[in-house]
Amino acid sequence: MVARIERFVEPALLLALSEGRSHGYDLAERLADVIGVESVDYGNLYRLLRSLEQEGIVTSEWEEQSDAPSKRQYQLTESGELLLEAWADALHKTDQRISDLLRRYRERNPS
Amino acid sequence: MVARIERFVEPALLLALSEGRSHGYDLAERLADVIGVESVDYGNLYRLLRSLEQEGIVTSEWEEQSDAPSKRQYQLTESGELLLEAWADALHKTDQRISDLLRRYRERNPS
DNA sequence: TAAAACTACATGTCTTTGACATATATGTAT
DNA sequence: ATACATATATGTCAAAGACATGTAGTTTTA
Repeated sequence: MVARIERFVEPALLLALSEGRSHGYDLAERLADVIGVESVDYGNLYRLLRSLEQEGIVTSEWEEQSDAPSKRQYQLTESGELLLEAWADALHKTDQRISDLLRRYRERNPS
Repeated sequence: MVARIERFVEPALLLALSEGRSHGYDLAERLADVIGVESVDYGNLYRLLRSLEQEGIVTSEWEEQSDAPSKRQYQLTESGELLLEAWADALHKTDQRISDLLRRYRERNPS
């Protein structure tokens, strides 16, 4: 059994980043909060950040720490802000489609 | 650019089937209507139906036509009805998460 | 009547997404 | 010494979907 819908990670990450630049390990927490889950997969998160960077959605720069591992700070670009807007539209439509589907489910006459 | 959320096909197909037994080619239309798209991919639909059958979610039987290609009629099982219920719960939660995310998006203070 | 379109089912292949495991390095707590 | 926390990263696998193609019969149309 599955019954889950994913593909929230990208828009949720963009939203998390739009609330302020940050690094991967910290973003994982914000992201989990935005999505409403306990935790997210670090491996996939870092890979997503790299691919977003290749597409110009985010930029990054290393920040040396004197007493801790270096952090790679990510920043949403202008293009990333636009993508987030596009995602908001898409999510709004998705929201309506899910509502429609659920309405149809409740009102159906099971055979 | 992408900005889309998928993974609706399975619950939508279960819903379409719960409205009455049917065959693949016809289900494609109902499905498109449920999801709110123009059309769905037949290849993936038939594959999904076969895998659902292997899991006991649907059953099928061939129906000979005298004047047309044979149709394979699919029928939701009891187990399929339960899965659809589980999907409805999951979709309801997803719906709320999307609403929460969109609210957070609108209320955010972009950096 | 030949070509095109429709009905109906199906496979092949590729990319993306996510799940899960593992690696590396530093610092702190027990 | 061991475990835990911070921080970034790669490897591998399965599932979902996009797109192309194949087969076969029926109906429409130019």
